[in-house]
Amino acid sequence: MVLVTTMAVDLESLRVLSTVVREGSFARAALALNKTQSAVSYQVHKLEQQLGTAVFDRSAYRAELTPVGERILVEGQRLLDQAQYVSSLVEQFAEGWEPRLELVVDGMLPSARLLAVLKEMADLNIPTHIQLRVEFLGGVGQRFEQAGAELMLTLVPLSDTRLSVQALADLETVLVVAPEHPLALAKGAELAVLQQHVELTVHDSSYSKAHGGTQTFGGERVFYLSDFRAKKEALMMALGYGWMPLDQVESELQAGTLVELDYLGGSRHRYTPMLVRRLDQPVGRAGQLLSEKLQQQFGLNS
Amino acid sequence: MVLVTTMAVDLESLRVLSTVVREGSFARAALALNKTQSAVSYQVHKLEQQLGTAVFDRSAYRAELTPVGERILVEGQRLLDQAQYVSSLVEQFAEGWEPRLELVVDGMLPSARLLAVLKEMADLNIPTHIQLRVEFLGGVGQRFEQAGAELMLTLVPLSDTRLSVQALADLETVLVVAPEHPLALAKGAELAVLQQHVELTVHDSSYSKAHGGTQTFGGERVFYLSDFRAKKEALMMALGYGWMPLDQVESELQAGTLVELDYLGGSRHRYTPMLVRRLDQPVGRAGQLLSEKLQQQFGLNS
DNA sequence: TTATCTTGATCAGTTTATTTGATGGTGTTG
DNA sequence: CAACACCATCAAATAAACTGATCAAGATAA
Repeated sequence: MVLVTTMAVDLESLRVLSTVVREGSFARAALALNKTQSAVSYQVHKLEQQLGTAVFDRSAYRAELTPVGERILVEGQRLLDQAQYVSSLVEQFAEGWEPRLELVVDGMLPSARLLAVLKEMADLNIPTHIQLRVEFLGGVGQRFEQAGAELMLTLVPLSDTRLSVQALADLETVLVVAPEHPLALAKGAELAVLQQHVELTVHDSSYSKAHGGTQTFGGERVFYLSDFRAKKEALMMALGYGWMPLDQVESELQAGTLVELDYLGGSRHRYTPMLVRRLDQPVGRAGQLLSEKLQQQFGLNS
Repeated sequence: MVLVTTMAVDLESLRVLSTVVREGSFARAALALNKTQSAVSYQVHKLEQQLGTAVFDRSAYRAELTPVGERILVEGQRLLDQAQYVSSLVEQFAEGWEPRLELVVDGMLPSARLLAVLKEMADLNIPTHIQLRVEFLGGVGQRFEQAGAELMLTLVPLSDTRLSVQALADLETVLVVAPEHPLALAKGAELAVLQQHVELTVHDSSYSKAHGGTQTFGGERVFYLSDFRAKKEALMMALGYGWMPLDQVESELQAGTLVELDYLGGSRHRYTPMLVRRLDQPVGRAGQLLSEKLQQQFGLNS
C-alpha cells in the first residue's frame, strides 16, 4: 500500500484537541462536547495519526501537550476561528449583506472624498467585498452595464427607466495651461486660437463613437492621456492645454504652476455627478449604506 | 428537533467545492478526487445544508456559483491553505525544526545586530516560532534557567558543566554624562567624586542579591531605569551619569549631546558576550541556524 | 496502607456518515 | 435526432465515528 497521504487535518479533531486543552482532561472535554471519553480518545488518536506525530505526552498521569502539540493547538485554533468566520459570513449574507458590491466611478470625481467614503465602509467591518472601478466619461456607464456593477457615479446623463438616478452636488472643471505655455498669455482666446494648440484629454474608455460634443472640443491636435494624474503632469510640462477637475488643480493654481486659461467660451464648466443604481435589482445593506455615505460626502444637488 | 447547529463547515466539502470550480463540473471533479459523481453531489449538498444557503445555481445546464458561493469559495480556499499549512508544519517538525525556540539576551547588546539576525531568520520562512526575551545582567541567566530557554546571550560568566559556552567578540561600554552636568567638566575624577552624584543604572531583573561588584559601583545615590532607552533619555536630561553600551551612544558622543566622563578608574569597560546553550538538550535546526548567525553577526572572540 | 477516585487506552458492537452504482430528467452538440 | 454531458436521487454497501464496558496505573484521602 503506497502511503501518499494528503495529510488532511480535520476540523473536528482540532475542535476536540482545543477542548481537551481547555478543559484539562479527556473526560471533561467529553462532557463539554457531549461525547463519551472514548470518542474523545478516538479523535485525539485520529489527529495524531493524521499528523504522524504525538500531540499529547501520556507518560505522566495527566496527558500533557508535546511541544509540537502546542504549536498544532495554536495553529489549529486559528483554523477554527477562520472556519467560524466562514460560517458567520453566510449568516450575514442571509441578513441582507451582499457578498460583493461593485462601484464604478468617473475618474474626474475627487478621489479624496471617494476614499474617505470607502475608508468609512471598511471601518465598519462589513462582510461585503467592495470593488471600486475607475473609468472615464462614457466608460463609466459602459462598465456599469457590462460588468453588472451595482452602483455608479457618472457624469454622463442617461435615460433608462430601469435605473434610479440621484443627482449630486455639481463639480467644477477649469481650463488650464502651464504658465510658460504660449496660451497662458492669450487674453480672451477664441476657439480658433485654441485649435492651433495641442489639447490634452483623458481617453474615454468607452468605444461608443458619438457622444455629446461637450466632452472634447476644438480638437485638431488632441493628445490622449490615461487618467487625470498623467494629464496633470503633461499639463505642467506645457505639453498642451486642457480641462481639469477644479479640486485636482487648486493647489497648482494657487502656486502658479498652472494658470487658468482666459477663454471666451468660458474657462469653467460644471458637471453634475449622478449616483445610479438599478431598479430591477434589490439593494443590499452595503449598497444602501454606500449610497447614503456617497450622498452625504458629495452633497445633494441644490 | 431543536436546530442549534454550530454551523460547522467541514474541510472535505470545501475541498470538493474548490475542485468542482477548478474542474468545471461535478463529474470531472469526481474524477479528479477519485470519487463518484454522486459523492461529489452529496458533499456539495451537505455544504449547502451546513451553510443554509445555495452555493451553486443549477438552473442552467452547468452549475454556476452563486454570489454567496463565490465568496465561500474564496474564504474556503484560504481555510484549506491554512489547513495545508498546519500539516506541513508537522512535516517540518519531523525534519528537525523545533516548534519553538527561545532566546534570552542581555539588553546591553546592540539591538540592531540582534534584529538583523532575527530578520534574516524570519526571511528564511522557518516553521519555528522564535521568542526573544530581553533581560539585564543576572536576569538573563535566571530567565534562561527558569523559562527553559534554548539559547542565551549573556555577559555574566557562569560555570555549569551542562552548558556549552561560546565567547563572542567583546563589547565596549563607556561612562557618559550630559555636557551640562557638573561632572562633564571634571578632569581625572576619582571614585569619591562620582559618589557625590547620582548614578543611573539599568535595573538588574534578577532577584539574586549578590553579584560581581563591577556591575554597579560608586552607588550612594543610584537611580534605576528599566532599560537602556530610558537610561539614555535620563542621561541626556542630565539626571546623572552612567555606563552605556558604546554603540548606543556613538551618535550622541559625536554630536556632543553626551560626553565621555574622564574617570581615573577608566571610562571604558569591556564585556564579553557569551552564547550559551544546554548540552543535555539536542539543538534543533532553527537553534543551530540562529547560533551560527549570531556568531557571524557578533563575531568570535579573538 | 488500603479503599476509592481519576486518567486515559482499548475493544466489540452499534449508530451514523459517506460512497457506490444504477437510473432518470434535462440541456447541448454535431 | 442520436449521442453525450450535466446533475439529482435512491437503495444498498462500506467506512467512519461513537458507545458502553473494562482495564491498568497514578492520585487521593482516610
